Amino acid sequence: MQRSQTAYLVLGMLSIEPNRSGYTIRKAVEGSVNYFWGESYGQIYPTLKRLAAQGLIVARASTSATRPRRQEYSLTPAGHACLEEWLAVPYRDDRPRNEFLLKLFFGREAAPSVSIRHLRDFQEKNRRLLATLVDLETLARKHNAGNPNLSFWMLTLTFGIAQTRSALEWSESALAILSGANNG
Amino acid sequence: MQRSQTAYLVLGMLSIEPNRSGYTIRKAVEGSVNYFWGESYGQIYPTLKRLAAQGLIVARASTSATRPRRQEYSLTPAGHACLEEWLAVPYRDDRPRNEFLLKLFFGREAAPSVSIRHLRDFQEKNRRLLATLVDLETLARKHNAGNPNLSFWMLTLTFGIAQTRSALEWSESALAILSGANNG
DNA sequence: ACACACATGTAATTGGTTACATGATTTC
DNA sequence: GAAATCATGTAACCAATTACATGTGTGT
Repeated sequence: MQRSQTAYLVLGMLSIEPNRSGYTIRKAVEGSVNYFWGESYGQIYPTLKRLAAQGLIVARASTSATRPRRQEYSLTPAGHACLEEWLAVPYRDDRPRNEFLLKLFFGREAAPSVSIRHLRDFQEKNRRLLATLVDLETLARKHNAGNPNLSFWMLTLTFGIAQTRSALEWSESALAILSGANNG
Repeated sequence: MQRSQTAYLVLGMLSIEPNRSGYTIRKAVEGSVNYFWGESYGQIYPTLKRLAAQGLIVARASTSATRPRRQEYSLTPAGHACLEEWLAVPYRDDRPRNEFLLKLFFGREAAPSVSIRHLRDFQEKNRRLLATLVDLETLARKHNAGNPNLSFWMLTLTFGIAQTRSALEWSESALAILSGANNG
């Protein structure tokens, strides 16, 4: 049976740590895979219900007295098997969509200042991203010593850092070229 | 009025070269922006009809005797204005989705050979992509000398090449780490 | 004769976003 | 008392993919 990518994200997140709710899954996404994988609540909550109906995860109310309305989920053996099955099949290439590059590609139709502004935005975003990722690297190492997932998390992190650094280097030379053509 | 991203891709492609059909737009995408922007016929054809109905492009049957059924479109002044307007607004960040990285992130749930296979696939794809982009760079320079779009196209190309090279470098070290952990 | 590239389109479905709706708890 | 965070969900909408359907022209 084919499932949405969101379903596997949820299964994977529950495999790392059981007893997570929709809310904490979203938070976990934000603090880990966010720079290469986005998810919204509107997708997570229905997916949790669907996976529970299919027997891949089980729900139970949280035991906390202070936050009683929280629904926590955990993987069933079937859920874990489903995750492993998915992991083993070749990854699919998600359709690329980079509006920044598209606007740059059509840059000649606008004033040079337009493309320069996009480039500065891009640079700013990537600087912030790099700072976030470097922080995350430090935190991840600190809080997950001995965690068997750590080496995999580090691989995705070093990928993100390398890509971001390369993007920043490129943006410097791109800005030099565009600024030169604009007023040099 | 907000339009789909596909609409702007179409307007942009027609701004570069008028008298293009759905088919040739798709081909142009394949030979230029494909590595950062995907489009399917199922999206392009309806978009052309919609844009024509809105007066942003005009259709006319191709004059070629050999291919009479081809519908060719060109920008109207309104269409060009619409493109410029879009170019001037800040680019939006498309939701990232990288299934390769997601499988790697959850790699600990599968046998090490699974992640190694994904990494090799990734490497192979990036090698092919790099070759394509480098070829494209040569071709673009050769066939577009003096084309005022060239510098913008080159910027997107050098970005793609830099990112791909960085991905390949990373994949080498990632494979070394995983292979070492697997059988070292 | 066959295969491939040219060429255009539609329909069903899915996947996902966004806005909306609600309310408890914690912190200042 | 207000604001922020915790927490869960639904409904409307839209963007896009995929499969389907059809037919011509060209080259081998």
